[in-house]
Amino acid sequence: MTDQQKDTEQMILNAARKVFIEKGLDGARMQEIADEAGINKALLHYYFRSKDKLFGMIFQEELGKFFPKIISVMSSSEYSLEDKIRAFVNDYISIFIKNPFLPSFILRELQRDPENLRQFIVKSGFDVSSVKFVITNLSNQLNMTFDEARHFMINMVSLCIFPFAGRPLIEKILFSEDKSEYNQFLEERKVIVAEYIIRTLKTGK
Amino acid sequence: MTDQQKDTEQMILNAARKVFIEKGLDGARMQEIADEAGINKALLHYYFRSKDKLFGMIFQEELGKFFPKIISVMSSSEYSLEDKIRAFVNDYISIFIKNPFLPSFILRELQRDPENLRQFIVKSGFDVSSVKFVITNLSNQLNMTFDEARHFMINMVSLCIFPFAGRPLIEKILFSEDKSEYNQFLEERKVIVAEYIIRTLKTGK
DNA sequence: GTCTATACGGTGATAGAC
DNA sequence: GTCTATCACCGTATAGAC
Repeated sequence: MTDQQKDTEQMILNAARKVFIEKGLDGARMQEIADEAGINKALLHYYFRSKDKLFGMIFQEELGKFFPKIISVMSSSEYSLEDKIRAFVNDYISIFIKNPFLPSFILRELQRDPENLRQFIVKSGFDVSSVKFVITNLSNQLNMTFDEARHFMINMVSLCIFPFAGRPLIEKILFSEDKSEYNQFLEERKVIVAEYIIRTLKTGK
Repeated sequence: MTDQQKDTEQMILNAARKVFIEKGLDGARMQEIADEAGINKALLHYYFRSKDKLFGMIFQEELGKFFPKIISVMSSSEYSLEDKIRAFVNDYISIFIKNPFLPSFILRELQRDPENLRQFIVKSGFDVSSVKFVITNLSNQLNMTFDEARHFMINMVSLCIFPFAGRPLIEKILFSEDKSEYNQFLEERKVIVAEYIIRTLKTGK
Protein backbone atom coordinates (compact mmCIF):
# COMPACT_ATOMS: atom_id res chain seq x y z
CA MET A 1 0.00 0.00 0.00
CA THR A 2 1.44 3.34 -1.04
CA ASP A 3 1.61 6.35 1.24
CA GLN A 4 -0.91 8.10 -0.94
CA GLN A 5 -3.38 5.28 -0.51
CA LYS A 6 -2.84 5.22 3.18
CA ASP A 7 -3.29 8.95 3.42
CA THR A 8 -6.54 8.98 1.49
CA GLU A 9 -7.88 6.05 3.39
CA GLN A 10 -7.02 7.74 6.63
CA MET A 11 -8.53 11.02 5.54
CA ILE A 12 -11.74 9.23 4.69
CA LEU A 13 -11.81 7.45 8.01
CA ASN A 14 -11.22 10.69 9.87
CA ALA A 15 -13.99 12.42 7.98
CA ALA A 16 -16.34 9.48 8.41
CA ARG A 17 -15.61 9.31 12.12
CA LYS A 18 -16.45 12.95 12.57
CA VAL A 19 -19.70 12.80 10.60
CA PHE A 20 -20.94 9.43 11.85
CA ILE A 21 -20.30 10.30 15.48
CA GLU A 22 -22.16 13.56 15.16
CA LYS A 23 -25.06 12.41 12.98
CA GLY A 24 -25.27 8.66 13.44
CA LEU A 25 -25.62 6.14 10.63
CA ASP A 26 -29.12 7.29 9.68
CA GLY A 27 -28.35 10.99 9.85
CA ALA A 28 -24.99 10.92 8.07
CA ARG A 29 -24.66 11.57 4.33
CA MET A 30 -21.95 10.18 2.11
CA GLN A 31 -21.75 13.58 0.45
CA GLU A 32 -20.98 15.22 3.76
CA ILE A 33 -18.24 12.72 4.50
CA ALA A 34 -16.77 13.30 1.05
CA ASP A 35 -16.83 17.07 1.55
CA GLU A 36 -15.25 16.72 4.97
CA ALA A 37 -12.50 14.57 3.47
CA GLY A 38 -12.05 16.93 0.50
CA ILE A 39 -12.82 14.27 -2.09
CA ASN A 40 -15.90 13.02 -3.99
CA LYS A 41 -18.46 10.35 -3.21
CA ALA A 42 -17.18 7.89 -5.78
CA LEU A 43 -13.91 7.62 -3.97
CA LEU A 44 -15.62 6.69 -0.74
CA HIS A 45 -17.15 3.69 -2.47
CA TYR A 46 -13.88 2.85 -4.14
CA TYR A 47 -12.23 2.49 -0.74
CA PHE A 48 -15.06 1.13 1.38
CA ARG A 49 -17.68 -0.27 -1.01
CA SER A 50 -20.72 0.83 0.95
CA LYS A 51 -21.92 3.20 3.62
CA ASP A 52 -22.59 0.29 5.95
CA LYS A 53 -19.08 -1.06 5.56
CA LEU A 54 -17.57 2.33 6.25
CA PHE A 55 -19.78 2.80 9.24
CA GLY A 56 -18.82 -0.62 10.53
CA MET A 57 -15.16 0.41 10.56
CA ILE A 58 -15.87 3.50 12.60
CA PHE A 59 -18.26 1.84 14.99
CA GLN A 60 -15.79 -0.95 15.65
CA GLU A 61 -13.04 1.53 16.39
CA GLU A 62 -15.14 3.66 18.68
CA LEU A 63 -16.56 0.70 20.54
CA GLY A 64 -12.98 -0.23 21.33
CA LYS A 65 -12.40 3.18 22.87
CA PHE A 66 -15.64 2.99 24.78
CA PHE A 67 -14.81 -0.17 26.67
CA PRO A 68 -12.89 0.69 29.80
CA LYS A 69 -9.41 -0.61 29.18
CA ILE A 70 -8.67 -0.21 32.86
CA ILE A 71 -11.22 -2.79 33.82
CA SER A 72 -8.45 -5.31 34.40
CA VAL A 73 -6.79 -2.97 36.88
CA MET A 74 -9.84 -3.47 39.03
CA SER A 75 -8.93 -7.12 39.53
CA SER A 76 -5.24 -6.63 40.20
CA SER A 77 -4.01 -7.05 43.76
CA GLU A 78 -1.43 -4.31 43.64
CA TYR A 79 -3.57 -1.45 44.84
CA SER A 80 -6.21 -0.98 47.48
CA LEU A 81 -9.80 -1.14 46.34
CA GLU A 82 -10.15 2.56 46.93
CA ASP A 83 -7.21 3.37 44.74
CA LYS A 84 -8.49 1.10 42.04
CA ILE A 85 -11.80 2.94 42.06
CA ARG A 86 -9.98 6.24 41.85
CA ALA A 87 -7.93 5.02 38.90
CA PHE A 88 -10.94 3.59 37.09
CA VAL A 89 -13.09 6.67 37.44
CA ASN A 90 -10.30 9.06 36.60
CA ASP A 91 -9.23 7.19 33.50
CA TYR A 92 -12.71 6.50 32.23
CA ILE A 93 -13.89 10.07 32.57
CA SER A 94 -10.66 11.26 30.97
CA ILE A 95 -11.41 9.18 27.89
CA PHE A 96 -14.77 10.87 27.53
CA ILE A 97 -13.35 14.31 28.04
CA LYS A 98 -11.08 13.55 25.09
CA ASN A 99 -13.99 12.03 23.12
CA PRO A 100 -17.04 13.93 24.31
CA PHE A 101 -19.51 12.46 21.82
CA LEU A 102 -18.37 8.89 22.21
CA PRO A 103 -21.02 7.89 24.78
CA SER A 104 -23.93 9.34 22.81
CA PHE A 105 -22.66 7.74 19.65
CA ILE A 106 -22.29 4.28 21.13
CA LEU A 107 -25.60 4.38 22.97
CA ARG A 108 -27.45 5.66 19.92
CA GLU A 109 -26.12 3.03 17.56
CA LEU A 110 -26.56 0.21 20.02
CA GLN A 111 -30.17 1.20 20.38
CA ARG A 112 -30.58 1.23 16.61
CA ASP A 113 -29.19 -2.23 16.13
CA PRO A 114 -28.68 -4.26 19.30
CA GLU A 115 -28.57 -7.58 17.42
CA ASN A 116 -25.06 -7.41 16.04
CA LEU A 117 -23.60 -6.28 19.32
CA ARG A 118 -22.07 -9.57 20.33
CA GLN A 119 -19.92 -9.93 17.24
CA PHE A 120 -18.80 -6.33 17.50
CA ILE A 121 -17.75 -6.86 21.08
CA VAL A 122 -15.76 -9.93 20.12
CA LYS A 123 -14.04 -8.09 17.25
CA SER A 124 -13.25 -5.14 19.48
CA GLY A 125 -11.10 -7.46 21.53
CA PHE A 126 -12.92 -6.69 24.73
CA ASP A 127 -13.00 -9.54 27.18
CA VAL A 128 -16.50 -9.77 28.55
CA SER A 129 -15.65 -12.35 31.16
CA SER A 130 -13.12 -10.01 32.75
CA VAL A 131 -15.97 -7.78 33.84
CA LYS A 132 -17.76 -10.64 35.48
CA PHE A 133 -14.51 -11.57 37.13
CA VAL A 134 -14.09 -8.06 38.51
CA ILE A 135 -17.61 -8.16 39.87
CA THR A 136 -17.06 -11.51 41.51
CA ASN A 137 -13.95 -10.12 43.16
CA LEU A 138 -15.85 -7.09 44.34
CA SER A 139 -18.57 -9.22 45.82
CA ASN A 140 -15.98 -11.12 47.83
CA GLN A 141 -14.08 -8.08 49.03
CA LEU A 142 -17.21 -6.22 50.00
CA ASN A 143 -19.24 -9.09 51.42
CA MET A 144 -21.90 -8.62 48.82
CA THR A 145 -23.85 -10.95 46.60
CA PHE A 146 -22.95 -10.98 42.92
CA ASP A 147 -26.14 -9.09 42.21
CA GLU A 148 -25.26 -6.35 44.67
CA ALA A 149 -21.75 -6.01 43.28
CA ARG A 150 -23.22 -5.75 39.80
CA HIS A 151 -25.37 -2.85 40.91
CA PHE A 152 -22.29 -1.30 42.42
CA MET A 153 -20.31 -1.64 39.19
CA ILE A 154 -23.13 -0.29 37.07
CA ASN A 155 -23.56 2.62 39.46
CA MET A 156 -19.92 3.50 38.99
CA VAL A 157 -20.18 3.40 35.21
CA SER A 158 -23.46 5.35 35.24
CA LEU A 159 -21.85 8.18 37.15
CA CYS A 160 -19.00 8.33 34.66
CA ILE A 161 -20.99 8.16 31.44
CA PHE A 162 -24.31 9.89 31.96
CA PRO A 163 -23.05 13.46 32.27
CA PHE A 164 -21.67 13.06 28.76
CA ALA A 165 -24.68 11.36 27.20
CA GLY A 166 -27.06 13.81 28.84
CA ARG A 167 -24.94 16.89 28.42
CA PRO A 168 -27.25 18.96 26.20
CA LEU A 169 -30.12 18.62 28.65
CA ILE A 170 -28.17 19.00 31.88
CA GLU A 171 -26.18 21.91 30.55
CA LYS A 172 -29.26 23.79 29.38
CA ILE A 173 -31.05 23.33 32.69
CA LEU A 174 -28.31 23.69 35.27
CA PHE A 175 -25.43 25.60 33.71
CA SER A 176 -24.70 28.91 32.10
CA GLU A 177 -24.13 29.55 28.42
CA ASP A 178 -20.42 29.43 29.01
CA LYS A 179 -19.27 26.01 27.85
CA SER A 180 -16.17 26.08 30.01
CA GLU A 181 -18.38 25.83 33.06
CA TYR A 182 -19.60 22.40 32.07
CA ASN A 183 -16.11 21.33 31.10
CA GLN A 184 -14.95 22.35 34.54
CA PHE A 185 -17.80 20.37 36.04
CA LEU A 186 -16.74 17.26 34.12
CA GLU A 187 -13.17 17.75 35.21
CA GLU A 188 -14.25 17.88 38.85
CA ARG A 189 -16.03 14.58 38.49
CA LYS A 190 -12.78 12.69 38.03
CA VAL A 191 -12.29 13.12 41.76
CA ILE A 192 -15.80 13.70 43.05
CA VAL A 193 -17.34 10.55 41.61
CA ALA A 194 -14.57 8.36 42.98
CA GLU A 195 -14.87 9.82 46.44
CA TYR A 196 -18.64 9.60 46.25
CA ILE A 197 -18.44 5.91 45.52
CA ILE A 198 -15.81 5.26 48.15
CA ARG A 199 -18.01 6.96 50.70
CA THR A 200 -20.73 4.38 50.17
CA LEU A 201 -18.26 1.67 51.10
CA LYS A 202 -17.47 3.15 54.48
CA THR A 203 -20.92 2.70 55.93
CA GLY A 204 -22.11 -0.88 56.27
CA LYS A 205 -24.30 -1.87 53.41
CA MET B 1 -63.94 17.75 15.78
CA THR B 2 -65.81 14.51 15.22
CA ASP B 3 -65.07 11.31 17.09
CA GLN B 4 -63.79 9.78 13.89
CA GLN B 5 -61.32 12.59 13.43
CA LYS B 6 -60.18 12.30 16.96
CA ASP B 7 -59.76 8.56 16.64
CA THR B 8 -57.70 8.77 13.48
CA GLU B 9 -55.58 11.53 14.86
CA GLN B 10 -54.99 9.52 17.98
CA MET B 11 -54.18 6.38 16.02
CA ILE B 12 -51.63 8.29 14.01
CA LEU B 13 -50.06 9.75 17.10
CA ASN B 14 -49.86 6.32 18.73
CA ALA B 15 -48.26 4.83 15.64
CA ALA B 16 -45.88 7.76 15.26
CA ARG B 17 -44.89 7.54 18.90
CA LYS B 18 -44.02 3.91 18.60
CA VAL B 19 -41.99 4.28 15.42
CA PHE B 20 -40.21 7.55 16.30
CA ILE B 21 -39.22 6.32 19.74
CA GLU B 22 -37.77 3.15 18.32
CA LYS B 23 -36.11 4.55 15.20
CA GLY B 24 -35.63 8.24 15.87
CA LEU B 25 -36.48 11.03 13.45
CA ASP B 26 -33.81 10.03 10.95
CA GLY B 27 -34.51 6.32 11.08
CA ALA B 28 -38.31 6.51 10.99
CA ARG B 29 -40.27 6.21 7.74
CA MET B 30 -43.66 7.76 7.11
CA GLN B 31 -44.66 4.51 5.39
CA GLU B 32 -43.93 2.55 8.55
CA ILE B 33 -45.99 4.93 10.64
CA ALA B 34 -48.85 4.67 8.16
CA ASP B 35 -48.69 0.88 8.24
CA GLU B 36 -48.59 0.87 12.00
CA ALA B 37 -51.66 3.09 12.08
CA GLY B 38 -53.42 1.04 9.42
CA ILE B 39 -53.80 3.96 7.01
CA ASN B 40 -51.85 5.41 4.08
CA LYS B 41 -49.13 8.02 3.89
CA ALA B 42 -51.32 10.73 2.40
CA LEU B 43 -53.46 10.78 5.49
CA LEU B 44 -50.47 11.42 7.69
CA HIS B 45 -49.78 14.61 5.77
CA TYR B 46 -53.44 15.54 5.80
CA TYR B 47 -53.38 15.54 9.59
CA PHE B 48 -49.90 16.75 10.35
CA ARG B 49 -48.55 18.42 7.20
CA SER B 50 -45.01 17.15 7.49
CA LYS B 51 -42.83 14.56 9.11
CA ASP B 52 -41.10 17.25 11.16
CA LYS B 53 -44.39 18.57 12.49
CA LEU B 54 -45.54 15.10 13.47
CA PHE B 55 -42.23 14.40 15.11
CA GLY B 56 -42.44 17.64 17.02
CA MET B 57 -45.73 16.57 18.57
CA ILE B 58 -44.29 13.29 19.76
CA PHE B 59 -41.04 14.76 21.01
CA GLN B 60 -42.89 17.42 22.94
CA GLU B 61 -45.10 14.82 24.59
CA GLU B 62 -42.26 12.51 25.50
CA LEU B 63 -40.09 15.30 26.81
CA GLY B 64 -42.92 16.07 29.19
CA LYS B 65 -42.85 12.51 30.49
CA PHE B 66 -39.10 12.58 30.77
CA PHE B 67 -38.92 15.50 33.12
CA PRO B 68 -39.31 14.29 36.67
CA LYS B 69 -42.67 15.58 37.79
CA ILE B 70 -41.74 14.78 41.36
CA ILE B 71 -38.95 17.32 41.34
CA SER B 72 -41.12 19.69 43.34
CA VAL B 73 -41.57 17.07 46.03
CA MET B 74 -37.87 17.44 46.67
CA SER B 75 -38.38 20.98 47.88
CA SER B 76 -41.42 20.34 50.07
CA SER B 77 -40.94 20.38 53.81
CA GLU B 78 -43.37 17.60 54.57
CA TYR B 79 -40.99 14.70 54.41
CA SER B 80 -37.47 14.02 55.56
CA LEU B 81 -34.75 14.37 52.96
CA GLU B 82 -34.25 10.65 52.97
CA ASP B 83 -37.89 9.98 52.23
CA LYS B 84 -37.87 12.55 49.48
CA ILE B 85 -34.94 10.79 47.87
CA ARG B 86 -36.75 7.46 48.16
CA ALA B 87 -39.85 8.94 46.53
CA PHE B 88 -37.92 10.62 43.75
CA VAL B 89 -35.90 7.58 42.79
CA ASN B 90 -38.84 5.22 43.05
CA ASP B 91 -41.12 7.36 40.93
CA TYR B 92 -38.53 8.26 38.35
CA ILE B 93 -37.42 4.68 37.77
CA SER B 94 -41.05 3.59 37.64
CA ILE B 95 -41.68 5.98 34.79
CA PHE B 96 -38.86 4.42 32.81
CA ILE B 97 -40.01 0.90 33.54
CA LYS B 98 -43.32 1.90 32.00
CA ASN B 99 -41.55 3.70 29.12
CA PRO B 100 -38.33 1.75 28.64
CA PHE B 101 -37.16 3.52 25.48
CA LEU B 102 -37.93 7.02 26.68
CA PRO B 103 -34.40 7.80 27.91
CA SER B 104 -32.70 6.61 24.72
CA PHE B 105 -35.19 8.51 22.61
CA ILE B 106 -34.79 11.79 24.45
CA LEU B 107 -31.01 11.58 24.62
CA ARG B 108 -30.72 10.66 20.95
CA GLU B 109 -32.89 13.48 19.70
CA LEU B 110 -31.34 16.04 21.98
CA GLN B 111 -27.98 15.10 20.62
CA ARG B 112 -29.26 15.45 17.06
CA ASP B 113 -30.64 18.91 17.58
CA PRO B 114 -29.64 20.61 20.82
CA GLU B 115 -30.50 24.07 19.53
CA ASN B 116 -34.26 23.98 19.82
CA LEU B 117 -34.14 22.51 23.29
CA ARG B 118 -34.99 25.63 25.20
CA GLN B 119 -38.27 26.29 23.42
CA PHE B 120 -39.25 22.65 23.78
CA ILE B 121 -38.62 22.79 27.50
CA VAL B 122 -40.73 25.89 27.82
CA LYS B 123 -43.59 24.34 25.84
CA SER B 124 -43.40 21.14 27.89
CA GLY B 125 -44.36 23.24 30.90
CA PHE B 126 -41.33 22.16 32.87
CA ASP B 127 -40.12 24.76 35.31
CA VAL B 128 -36.37 24.92 35.01
CA SER B 129 -35.91 27.20 37.97
CA SER B 130 -37.55 24.65 40.26
CA VAL B 131 -34.55 22.38 39.76
CA LYS B 132 -32.15 25.10 40.72
CA PHE B 133 -34.33 25.79 43.73
CA VAL B 134 -34.18 22.14 44.78
CA ILE B 135 -30.43 22.18 44.46
CA THR B 136 -30.11 25.34 46.50
CA ASN B 137 -32.21 23.71 49.20
CA LEU B 138 -30.06 20.62 49.12
CA SER B 139 -26.92 22.65 49.46
CA ASN B 140 -28.32 24.30 52.57
CA GLN B 141 -29.55 21.12 54.20
CA LEU B 142 -26.37 19.22 53.49
CA ASN B 143 -23.86 21.97 54.16
CA MET B 144 -22.63 21.85 50.61
CA THR B 145 -21.79 24.42 48.00
CA PHE B 146 -24.22 24.80 45.11
CA ASP B 147 -21.71 23.07 42.90
CA GLU B 148 -21.50 20.06 45.18
CA ALA B 149 -25.26 19.79 45.47
CA ARG B 150 -25.49 19.92 41.70
CA HIS B 151 -23.13 16.98 41.43
CA PHE B 152 -25.28 15.21 43.99
CA MET B 153 -28.45 15.82 42.02
CA ILE B 154 -26.89 14.76 38.74
CA ASN B 155 -25.53 11.64 40.38
CA MET B 156 -29.01 10.72 41.48
CA VAL B 157 -30.44 11.21 38.01
CA SER B 158 -27.53 9.35 36.40
CA LEU B 159 -28.20 6.30 38.53
CA CYS B 160 -31.87 6.34 37.55
CA ILE B 161 -31.49 6.86 33.82
CA PHE B 162 -28.33 5.17 32.66
CA PRO B 163 -29.41 1.55 33.12
CA PHE B 164 -32.19 2.27 30.63
CA ALA B 165 -30.13 4.19 28.09
CA GLY B 166 -27.32 1.64 28.26
CA ARG B 167 -29.48 -1.43 28.52
CA PRO B 168 -28.43 -3.21 25.31
CA LEU B 169 -24.77 -3.05 26.27
CA ILE B 170 -25.11 -3.80 29.96
CA GLU B 171 -27.54 -6.60 29.37
CA LYS B 172 -25.35 -8.28 26.79
CA ILE B 173 -22.27 -8.11 28.97
CA LEU B 174 -23.59 -8.80 32.44
CA PHE B 175 -26.91 -10.59 32.15
CA SER B 176 -28.35 -13.77 30.72
CA GLU B 177 -30.50 -14.05 27.61
CA ASP B 178 -33.58 -14.06 29.78
CA LYS B 179 -35.03 -10.56 29.60
CA SER B 180 -36.88 -10.93 32.89
CA GLU B 181 -33.53 -10.94 34.66
CA TYR B 182 -32.79 -7.40 33.58
CA ASN B 183 -36.34 -6.31 34.35
CA GLN B 184 -35.89 -7.72 37.83
CA PHE B 185 -32.62 -5.81 38.10
CA LEU B 186 -34.34 -2.56 37.17
CA GLU B 187 -37.08 -3.25 39.68
CA GLU B 188 -34.50 -3.70 42.43
CA ARG B 189 -32.99 -0.34 41.64
CA LYS B 190 -36.06 1.51 42.85
CA VAL B 191 -34.87 0.70 46.36
CA ILE B 192 -31.17 0.07 45.90
CA VAL B 193 -30.35 3.39 44.26
CA ALA B 194 -32.18 5.37 46.92
CA GLU B 195 -30.41 3.56 49.75
CA TYR B 196 -27.12 3.89 47.91
CA ILE B 197 -27.52 7.64 47.72
CA ILE B 198 -28.70 7.97 51.29
CA ARG B 199 -25.66 6.07 52.44
CA THR B 200 -23.40 8.75 51.00
CA LEU B 201 -25.12 11.28 53.20
CA LYS B 202 -24.38 9.46 56.40
CA THR B 203 -20.64 9.83 56.23
CA GLY B 204 -19.31 13.36 56.42
CA LYS B 205 -18.52 14.67 53.00
C1' DG C 1 -61.75 12.11 5.38
C1' DT C 2 -59.66 8.71 2.93
C1' DC C 3 -57.83 6.72 -0.93
C1' DT C 4 -54.61 5.94 -5.40
C1' DA C 5 -51.38 7.82 -8.31
C1' DT C 6 -47.64 10.64 -9.02
C1' DA C 7 -44.39 14.42 -8.75
C1' DC C 8 -40.05 15.79 -6.96
C1' DG C 9 -35.79 15.84 -4.64
C1' DG C 10 -32.29 13.48 -2.55
C1' DT C 11 -29.07 9.54 -1.70
C1' DG C 12 -26.29 5.40 -2.24
C1' DA C 13 -24.00 3.28 -5.67
C1' DT C 14 -21.90 2.43 -10.39
C1' DA C 15 -19.87 3.40 -15.25
C1' DG C 16 -16.41 5.05 -17.62
C1' DA C 17 -12.91 8.70 -18.91
C1' DC C 18 -8.40 10.18 -17.56
C1' DG D 1 -6.45 6.37 -7.84
C1' DT D 2 -9.45 10.07 -8.78
C1' DC D 3 -12.77 12.42 -11.19
C1' DT D 4 -17.58 13.61 -13.67
C1' DA D 5 -21.81 11.98 -15.06
C1' DT D 6 -25.51 9.18 -14.31
C1' DC D 7 -28.53 5.46 -12.68
C1' DA D 8 -31.91 3.38 -9.77
C1' DC D 9 -34.27 3.73 -5.87
C1' DC D 10 -36.43 5.48 -1.94
C1' DG D 11 -38.92 8.87 0.83
C1' DT D 12 -41.55 13.02 1.51
C1' DA D 13 -45.05 15.49 -0.13
C1' DT D 14 -48.98 16.79 -3.16
C1' DA D 15 -52.96 16.29 -6.74
C1' DG D 16 -57.12 14.80 -7.50
C1' DA D 17 -60.91 11.28 -7.47
C1' DC D 18 -64.40 9.52 -4.48
